[in-house]
Order: sequence, then C-alpha cells, then structure tokens
Amino acid sequence: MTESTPELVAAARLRNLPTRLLSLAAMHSDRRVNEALGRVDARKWHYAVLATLDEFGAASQAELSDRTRIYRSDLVAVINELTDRGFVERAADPSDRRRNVVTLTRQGRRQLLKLDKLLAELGDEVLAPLTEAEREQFTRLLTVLLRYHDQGM
Amino acid sequence: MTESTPELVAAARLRNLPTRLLSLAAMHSDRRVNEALGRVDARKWHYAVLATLDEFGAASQAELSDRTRIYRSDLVAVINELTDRGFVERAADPSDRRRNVVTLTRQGRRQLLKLDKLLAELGDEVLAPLTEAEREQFTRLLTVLLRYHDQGM
DNA sequence: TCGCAATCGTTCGTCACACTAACGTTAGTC
DNA sequence: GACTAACGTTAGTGTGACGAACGATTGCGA
Repeated sequence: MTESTPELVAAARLRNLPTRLLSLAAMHSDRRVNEALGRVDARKWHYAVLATLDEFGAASQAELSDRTRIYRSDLVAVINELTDRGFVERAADPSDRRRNVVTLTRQGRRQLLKLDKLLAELGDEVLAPLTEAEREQFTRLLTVLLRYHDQGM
Repeated sequence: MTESTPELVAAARLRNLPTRLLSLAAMHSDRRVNEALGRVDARKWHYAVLATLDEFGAASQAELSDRTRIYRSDLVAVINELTDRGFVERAADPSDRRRNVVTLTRQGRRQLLKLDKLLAELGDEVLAPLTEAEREQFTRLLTVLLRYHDQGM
C-alpha cells in the first residue's frame, strides 16, 4: 500500500557514519521545509531576509548577505521576489549611492509572522520523534558544531 | 589575517531554527567530506558502494541502489568510475541477463580501507568540538530522526 | 587633487546533485 | 505466446551553492 520497494538495509559502515547521517537528515528536513514553504509561495531565503530585517531594521543587501549567508548574487533575486510580493521595499541609499536600503513593509511583517508559525510547526514535525530534552540537546549540539567551524554564528 | 569580513551575527530567529542549523551543519560537513575525498580522486558514492559490496558481497546495481540510496540512473556513472579505477568489476549476470553483477576487487578492498581511515579522520574533524559522549548522543539522535521519517535505515 | 583600490549591486555562467522520463532488453506469468 | 514487470542505461530537468566580471560609486593615500 505504501511502499513496494523491499526496503533493504544499508551497510553498517554507512549507518554509523556521522557525516552521512547528518547529510541524510538534512536532506529530509530541507525537503520538508521547501515543500511546505513552496505551498505558500515562499522560500527559506524569504524567511531569512524577513527575519533579519525585523530584528536589525532596514539594511543594505551586503549586510543582509552577511547575516543570512545568502550570496550577494543570489540575494538579488530574493529581494526581487520579496518586492514583487510587497513584503519589502528596495530604494537607493541617499547617503551612499552604491547601496540599496531594503525595508520591511507591514505586509512583510505579517508574512513573517505567518512563516514563523509555519516553521515552528515544521520544526516540531521534523523533530517529532525526539523528546523535549532531546530537541534542546540536538539544537545545542548543532550550535556548538556551527560555532566551532564556521566562525560566524 | 584570516577573514576580512565583519562577521555579522544572524538573527535570533534564524539562530534558533533547528531545521536551519541542521542544514548549515550538513553543508559544512558535506563540503569538508567532498573536498577531502576529491583530493584522493573519490566521491562519497564510491565509499557507499565499496562498503556495501564489502559487507553484502557482490550485488546487482538495483540492489546497490536500494542499499546506498543512489538513484539507479546515477549509479551507472558511479560504477563506471569505480571500474575505471579498478575497484569493482561489472559483468553480466548469467542467471538473469537483465542484471549486472558488481564485484569488489582486491584493489577495491584496499581503497575501501583507505577511505575508512580518511572518513574516520574527517568524522573526528567535523565533530571535533564535541566530547565523546556528545558524539554518541549526536549520532544517536540523527539515527532516531532518520529511522522515524525515512522508513528505511 | 588626482588616481587607485575597495565596495555595492547585478548579470552571467558553472558545477554538482536529486530526481524523472523513456527505452531496449530480458524474465516471469496467465 | 501476449502482458507485465524488472533491469540497466541515456537524456534531461530543476535547484542550490558558488565564482567571475563589470559599471557605478566611494574613500584613501600620494
């Protein structure tokens, strides 16, 4: 009814390889998130930008890129999409005409709240099999890893 | 000396989003793994196939695909690469001429041991900031997640 | 004050990866 | 002996991370 594949098991070496587990888990998680966001015509970059603007106020694209880890080149399209949807406004910075100032609109803030809820649900869904304590432990460990490698964060 | 970027911090909402942490951590990990394997002219699929053959013996490509999660279509190229390097042999299965039988060679087993060591080092490197107990906890949590979502594994 | 280097936004292109579709070949089934 | 299903293979799609180059602008040092 659900799956016709025999569901063969992987080799022990693979099952115990932490880098592989991490990769597979992230794939699943990403897929879920992308699907769910796609259903409301959003992408995770949208959320990243909206949340950043909400927390730090209007910013240049360079700053947004640094904070969200979105490449400057890719950020262009993201801002385009957000302006098309009326969630942000892009204007030339009068004090430095190389820059743009990206501003969160009222609709943008509303969308942010909507995505907040959606992503919270998704997080619960992805971490469903973990207890509350385990979830905290999990995010703590991930944070430690990121802080260590990536000097950012 | 190392980084010229100001290293801006991300928004709190993003810092606490488990799906995002997972994604970022996996990206870092994958990148390290791919780089390291690339330096010895390998890919992670190579390891997956070699390990599977070592553990379960000669197999058809369909079975390898099921066990390694590599798509049948992509597996073709992987087996090509491995035969080019002399690590596996591909022959028609006499008992079912639709299938191929993929066999691990002596060189293949040697390569597997080499990759074993390399990946163990990489695992240590990636999980460096975690204590031994935390590492076990981490892989355990990942396994729980995978087992829950993905009915395979 | 002039020239050089750096920064910003933008466009274009690349590379790898997950994933689908279609197809010829071969095996089992009724 | 026709139909269906599995196998390996080819080709193609979509996306995401990433790099190169460029015009416009700014700041800095000679």
